[in-house]
Amino acid sequence: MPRKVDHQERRTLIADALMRVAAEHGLEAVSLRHVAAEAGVSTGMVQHYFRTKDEMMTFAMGVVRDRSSARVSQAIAALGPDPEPRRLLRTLLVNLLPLGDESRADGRVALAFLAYTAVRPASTPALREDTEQMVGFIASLLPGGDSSAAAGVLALMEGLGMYLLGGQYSDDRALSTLDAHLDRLFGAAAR
Amino acid sequence: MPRKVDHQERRTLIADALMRVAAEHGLEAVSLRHVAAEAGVSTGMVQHYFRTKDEMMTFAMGVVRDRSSARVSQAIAALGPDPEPRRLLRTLLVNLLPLGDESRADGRVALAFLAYTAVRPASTPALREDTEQMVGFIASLLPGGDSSAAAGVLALMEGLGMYLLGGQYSDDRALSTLDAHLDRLFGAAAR
DNA sequence: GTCGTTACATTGCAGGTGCAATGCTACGAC
DNA sequence: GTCGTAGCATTGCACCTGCAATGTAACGAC
Repeated sequence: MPRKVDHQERRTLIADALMRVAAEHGLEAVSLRHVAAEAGVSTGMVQHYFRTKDEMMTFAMGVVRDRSSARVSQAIAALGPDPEPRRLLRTLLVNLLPLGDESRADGRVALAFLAYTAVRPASTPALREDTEQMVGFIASLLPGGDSSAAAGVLALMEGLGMYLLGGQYSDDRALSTLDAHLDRLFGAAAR
Repeated sequence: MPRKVDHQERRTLIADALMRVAAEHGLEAVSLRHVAAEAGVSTGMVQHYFRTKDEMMTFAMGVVRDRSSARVSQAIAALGPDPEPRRLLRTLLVNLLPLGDESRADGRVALAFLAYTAVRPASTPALREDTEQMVGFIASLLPGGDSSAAAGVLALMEGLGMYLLGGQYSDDRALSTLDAHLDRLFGAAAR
């Protein structure tokens, strides 16, 4: 077996370039050549690691998803053992929101992918499952395990994300809106 | 003055074709030729009514926006004079949600446009103003005029819309989630 | 009538696209 | 050593893109 390189590493390197292009110029600017140029490699190399453009896109989507979930679980782990439910939930949500410039860029990419896959419903089942799991987990944190309320928090968070990306809400406003909602769910007592 | 045709009508005819293409194959499939073919006209005609592709896109976005706001005000007008605040608010929100197949197609287009403009922040101020006005109006309907709660309802609705488009929430679930939230805001008493 | 303007249709072009094909090079098994 | 294969680079191609240019036909003012 000749010349060995880390496949996964190369692929994520390319995916990173893709995300940079998408964040700056939108998904429609993502082409083999653009991505290759952004990554500082030849188009041939990109083709070597992804036989088709769609394969590249799919992989990049996976990277976005993994990064986000990694950020969340790291932030949650930092809370230490047995955190209060409200604190845990808030940490979860805050880390899913596109707050700050870097995170906002990620969010833009995610949004672009969402619009992209809205037409190609291939990945819908996976999305559905993810969401369902989320709802279940959130419900377990809420007083009474109210799963309808859980679906609400999640949707609220998603909407706040949209408005953050669209520039309609500021970071502060999104956070205070979120906290007001948590007050309502947990009873305004502890804040 | 020679040959008279209704400019606005032709333009919306083309915009409709564009929306059909976008709803089915995504925004990146929108090209002069595709739209022209979908509309059953020549590309020359499309060019006649829109000097540039971007002009066409912008116009189509306006159509989407106008349609949606027209649907809402019509539904509200149908409530008759002096409706109760909660009923009014619910009508407003429900008509903004992509419920049902037709409305969902519109929603997909709107989402695509959102991702499209997320990179070209030209139209951000208009969006901002729209949202702000909405928040103000909703706050005026809520007990206590709570504008933080108003921002929450709006974001919740947006998030529900996203999950409807993504296929994560069913129509029923979105509606019951919305109602549960309204219960919380108005006090669970009247439903 | 004629004439100017509008409403289109057709054609052409420079540039970009995904992708296949081919070629070269460096490494590792044997 | 040599040979096969992985890792890349280059090139070429058919297709599509937005857009400009040019043509033609219909209609109204005069």
